[in-house]
Amino acid sequence: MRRLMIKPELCKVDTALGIIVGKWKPTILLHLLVEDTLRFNALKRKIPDITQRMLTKQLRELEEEGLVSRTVYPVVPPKVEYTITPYGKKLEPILHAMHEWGKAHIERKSQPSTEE
Amino acid sequence: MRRLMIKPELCKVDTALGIIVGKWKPTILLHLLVEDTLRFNALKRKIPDITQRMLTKQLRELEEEGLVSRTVYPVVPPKVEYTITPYGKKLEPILHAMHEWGKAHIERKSQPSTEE
DNA sequence: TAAGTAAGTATCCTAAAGGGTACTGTTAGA
DNA sequence: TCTAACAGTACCCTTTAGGATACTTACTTA
Repeated sequence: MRRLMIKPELCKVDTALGIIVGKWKPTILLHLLVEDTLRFNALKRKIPDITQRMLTKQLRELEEEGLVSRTVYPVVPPKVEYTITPYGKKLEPILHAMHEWGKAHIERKSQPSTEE
Repeated sequence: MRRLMIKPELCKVDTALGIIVGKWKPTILLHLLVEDTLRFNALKRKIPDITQRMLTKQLRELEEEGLVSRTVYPVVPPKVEYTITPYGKKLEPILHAMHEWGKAHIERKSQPSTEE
């Protein structure tokens, strides 16, 4: 039974998940955590399988929630930079913990003998 | 730029998300983290909006991943108990961190003056 | 003159997740 | 004799997320 938990009915895990879930959102955030600022096409090159449409959509949603900021330079051809906000950086420990858990999960599945 | 991160292309965040995402999975896990063991209908009563079909589905998926174990007692009417596994309990810190982040996110949205 | 670049939109389509409702079998209790 | 309890399944339908492809604009370089 252990250490007391949050009341499930008041829990905001779903709120957090609603914001970081999206086929490409964690990937985008991780790239921006590494590089801090990236242009649209630079991101696209780093995530080869994403389409332009999807990259735009996911970035717009991340911007909407304040995790990423978008700066347009009125030049031609266009220049648009995406930067992770200080607020977005607060997700880093969570992403890191999920990565570790996911890695352990994969290892566990590959050696089904593990009991625990 | 800060403290070095996981290489985005090797990151297992998506693996972890694939397992905890599901409309009712966090809620179910939280209830089981509080109570440790619950019968099917007890869970259903705790989550009034879920349908039987959905509860069954989500539980089966959690069982599949080893987060929850299912014990059937061959009595009538049926008795089936769902228990969180030690492995499932390892998600607690992550769920807790997401809850805290989600709560902060809601507060932040309600006071749009906050700059940071 | 033609092609390339950057950062997108517009349109249409598919797949996956989620949900409603009705049904099952066996027993205890009213 | 009828109803309720428990733990589901079967069947079908709607919503949402994700994706393929083509198009746009304005400028530069070959």
